[in-house]
Amino acid sequence: MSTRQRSGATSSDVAALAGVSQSAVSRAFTPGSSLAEEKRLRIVEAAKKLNYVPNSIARSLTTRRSNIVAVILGNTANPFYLQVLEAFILRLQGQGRQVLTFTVPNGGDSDEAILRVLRYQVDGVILTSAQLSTRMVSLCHDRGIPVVLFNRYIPGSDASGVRCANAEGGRLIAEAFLAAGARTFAMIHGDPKGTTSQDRARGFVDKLAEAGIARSAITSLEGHSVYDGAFNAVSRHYRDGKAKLPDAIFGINDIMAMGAIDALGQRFGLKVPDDVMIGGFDDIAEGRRFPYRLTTVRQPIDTMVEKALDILHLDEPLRPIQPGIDVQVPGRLIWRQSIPAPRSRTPDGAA
Amino acid sequence: MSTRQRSGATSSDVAALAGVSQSAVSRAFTPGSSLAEEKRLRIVEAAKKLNYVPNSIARSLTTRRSNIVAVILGNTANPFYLQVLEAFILRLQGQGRQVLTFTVPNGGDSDEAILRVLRYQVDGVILTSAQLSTRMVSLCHDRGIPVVLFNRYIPGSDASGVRCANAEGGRLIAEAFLAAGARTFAMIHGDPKGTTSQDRARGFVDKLAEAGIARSAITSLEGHSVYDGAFNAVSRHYRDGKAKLPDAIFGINDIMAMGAIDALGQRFGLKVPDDVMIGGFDDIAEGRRFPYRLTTVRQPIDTMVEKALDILHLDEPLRPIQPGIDVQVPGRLIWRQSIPAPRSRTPDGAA
DNA sequence: GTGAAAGCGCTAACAT
DNA sequence: ATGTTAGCGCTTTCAC
Repeated sequence: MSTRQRSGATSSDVAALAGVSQSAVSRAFTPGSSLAEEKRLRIVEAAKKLNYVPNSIARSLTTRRSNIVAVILGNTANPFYLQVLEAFILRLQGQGRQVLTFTVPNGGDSDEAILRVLRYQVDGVILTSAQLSTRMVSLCHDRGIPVVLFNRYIPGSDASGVRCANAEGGRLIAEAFLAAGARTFAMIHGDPKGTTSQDRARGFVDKLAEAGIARSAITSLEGHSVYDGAFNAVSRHYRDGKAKLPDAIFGINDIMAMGAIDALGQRFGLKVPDDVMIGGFDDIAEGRRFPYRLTTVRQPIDTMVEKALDILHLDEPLRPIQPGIDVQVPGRLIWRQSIPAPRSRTPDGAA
Repeated sequence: MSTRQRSGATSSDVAALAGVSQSAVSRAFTPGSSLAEEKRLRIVEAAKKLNYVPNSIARSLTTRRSNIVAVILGNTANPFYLQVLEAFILRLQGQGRQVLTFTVPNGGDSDEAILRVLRYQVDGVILTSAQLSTRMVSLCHDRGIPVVLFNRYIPGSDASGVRCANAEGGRLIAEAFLAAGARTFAMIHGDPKGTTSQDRARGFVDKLAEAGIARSAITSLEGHSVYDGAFNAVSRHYRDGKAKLPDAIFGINDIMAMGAIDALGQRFGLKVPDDVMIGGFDDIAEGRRFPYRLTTVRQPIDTMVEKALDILHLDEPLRPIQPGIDVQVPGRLIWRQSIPAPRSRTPDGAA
């Protein structure tokens, strides 16, 4: 039956009860500030009695640091980015920081989200799988808020970012297909404007070209980064023998590779890898499992998250923001059963 | 090359440029406050010129409202709760509110998260699939911060909550199994301390009892709410014909039902529903798809999210917190292929 | 309708 | 080591 007015005890209340100054209370809750141990104890006790909790909002106002980091998510339909979100939350929580989470519609831009973020004086912004105008990046940087792009980059912008070595990853899948004897190919693209999809496709095509595969032997399908998109694209394109089935299909991400597998199986009764081989990208949990057992390129989420936070350097707020950092982390090919492994490889890609 | 010091223009800067008082600027950005239109325009223009963005932190300090809502997530391994998170974010974003996201280890309690939340003067707390001590609930309520539990309740606490009618859902699955002719059963439990799992199991067992099924004809397995848990439990329990296979298995949530299906298929070459029928709960996207095509109880996420926000009544902060509200939203049985449908039903549960 | 002034709860010099 | 003081950027009476 409590009313929504009261806001709990303040440091002054605690100070009064403990018989010290208000700043002493502040110090008692600021690690590393000088305060007699005896006094600190008395304060902590008084605080406990009053259920005092320091007000971070007030603190932020003076320190200009909120201990809040914004994470902006595009494409929440891809479990990979949810995994990424979780990794950020876990890490940041461990550092005593909070995560303000935003989502933007798939393919939409995050400018509006950024504007809201700015109001909250966040200490940093992480942008995942979403577009961002360079103007917004400057807006953040001008205020001393570092921005880091996750698996994305804006050519010609001074936004920093970390990403998987997507082109190289695309090459890895191409190599795997070639090693398994494939000669005709299809690939299912994600967001056509997204650099991630483009880079993976480019690496894939380049490697194939080096092996003497003509571009005309590679069909392009649009899957829009989602399961249904890939499912439908495959269903439509190969319906009634309308188009000849390739030896191998590269899903630019796992969720689309899964959609492709299901379309093949459900629509045409085709088995992977016996009838068609499939490669993916990301290594999401769903793809690791039976019945998919996807051969894929694993993105090392933890490493990428760590590097992203390094770029933010939240612990040294005074260090100037370094523009234009572009960290690439190599992916690793994980052999499972959606591509027949050459004899020299063992399943599950043990190193 | 910007430094991390500067914080952007303040309302005073804007006021100076526009030749008005600082409070006028404040009013210009507060909908519904009285200000001459001509003046407002001048202010907005000046603001734009300075890239002024109101500081919500400062605003919160005076208004005691942050426009931030905390969402605490347990069990992020279950895609269902990620979907719930997304639903909350979308809705709250639409109201101009931000979401502070926390995760707590599966089965752990959220008391620490709550303590952090209190510092930020959040306007409300949503707790999903995690434990919470009643002491923390009072702490929040004493400060006027409403708490709502999502799919969970704390018996004897005055925390409010919304949940799916879990027991009734369990009954629905039992009915489906019975209609399909099953006479022996297993169920895979989730978090044994969680009310959600308990309620679903109870409803399931009760309905079966009414149909004359002895409790001894129902095997209990522990799946710990996760895919692997269910996969392993099924693999172990039925290994080498150690135990006799039941006619039907109820996965207390979809992700475990999926684990069970895969264990059956991969370990024992068993087909669903031909050899064993399987029922789930939640209706997550992954379970809807081929090859699972899970018959399950759909939780109406949007309705539940809406009711949860109603309980928070964020728009009327002065209205006292109503303790002990317990909203139950009925689930709906969705027929797919993991339970053979009686003739009178059509697949995909068209109403 | 509009400005002046008093805080919101805290931190950070600055004294002592 | 500790108290005093001056803000942080905003909202909100209170006069006018």
